[in-house]
Amino acid sequence: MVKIVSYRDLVDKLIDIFCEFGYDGTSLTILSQKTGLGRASLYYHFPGGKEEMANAVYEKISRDFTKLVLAPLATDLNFQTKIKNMLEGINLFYNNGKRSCLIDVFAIGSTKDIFQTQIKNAAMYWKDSLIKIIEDEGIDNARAVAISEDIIISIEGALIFTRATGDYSSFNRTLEKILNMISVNNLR
Amino acid sequence: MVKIVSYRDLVDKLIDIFCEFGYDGTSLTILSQKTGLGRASLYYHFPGGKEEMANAVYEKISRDFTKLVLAPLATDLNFQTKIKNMLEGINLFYNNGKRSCLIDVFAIGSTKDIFQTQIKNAAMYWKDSLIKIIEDEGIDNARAVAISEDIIISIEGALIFTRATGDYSSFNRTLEKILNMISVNNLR
DNA sequence: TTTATAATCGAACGATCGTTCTAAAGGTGA
DNA sequence: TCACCTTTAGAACGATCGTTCGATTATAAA
Repeated sequence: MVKIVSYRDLVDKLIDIFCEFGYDGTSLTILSQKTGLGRASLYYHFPGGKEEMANAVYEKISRDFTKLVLAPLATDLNFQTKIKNMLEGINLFYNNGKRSCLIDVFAIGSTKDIFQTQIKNAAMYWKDSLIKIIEDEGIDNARAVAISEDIIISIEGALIFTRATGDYSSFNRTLEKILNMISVNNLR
Repeated sequence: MVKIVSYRDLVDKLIDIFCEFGYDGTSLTILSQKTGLGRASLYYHFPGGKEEMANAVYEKISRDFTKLVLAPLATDLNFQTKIKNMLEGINLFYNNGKRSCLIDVFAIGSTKDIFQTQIKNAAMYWKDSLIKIIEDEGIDNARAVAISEDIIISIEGALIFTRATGDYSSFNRTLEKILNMISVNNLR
């Protein structure tokens, strides 16, 4: 187990724990055992308790997603490179498909109502970013919308399928499929 | 609210409840309120308690999935019809994308270890069924595998995307996209 | 109506939940 | 060494958890 020596390490550990047990399934006993910190020590770092831990986790995830997935789409590089960089960011963000629960943790149970809007906005922003750079390649809006949805849906679906089957190779295969699909010739 | 008058109605109601709150997020208090039955009455129908309720829910879902999604693939109808019937079954099973949590409920939290194997087997069986009928159309194995995974991944991804955005129309669009993709001309 | 079974219910159980309290150990600069 | 602040921890809180109990009501056959 990785020793926790900083606040950042602690939040990273919380991500793993919430992913494994879900928010409602994660008790303070589990949190204390898995982090190696006493219950009161956790409240020292997160006075707001379990909900503040979830917030810290969500914010960390949100920042990572922006940096790894969204930022590559907002560069001045050429189209194929932007998509390629985004897919590499996806691979990092989801740890080769092994971290397939990041949305589900917040989209189910007690945390659902809290993060619903933020998750929706993130999904819409991702989709709109894709639409924009595809339209910049001269593709009409309707087709750009369809392609953008298809990319996101393929990635999300690959995560679910990978988790269900335990076959992590299908995640990488899907990312490569997307990369192959995204050539200007194939777009039109 | 639909009045519960039979055991079948009760299990259907349990499905909705577990989908809304997740397994760990569903308390006996919630179950009692949402079903209109007292706590002890629930234990009359499910002596094994909450875990037996989850089992009953999983078995019902499993039977529905087999009947609506898998069975159409095992008929003697032509290829396109089989896929079309499967997609209509998917639409019924997931209630036009509105019931997008059926896997997540059992794949996360306390129930994860219990149903992990069954979910994996179901996913593999679905995939193998698709591979078989695609190969019967004269497609080589490697391509049949890729197409089968693509179909399942698109459906699962559309469910996640639909839940995240709240845009149910994208679910139907994805099903139609699959149907259009599945023509013998497009397969090769 | 009587009888037997099916189905209901609120109250209460021990266990665990998230949280708070009080206090001590560790580290740093004077 | 001292004082000060950070960080730790175990014990205990009230609330809620899943579960069980004892007893009442509904249903239907005799």
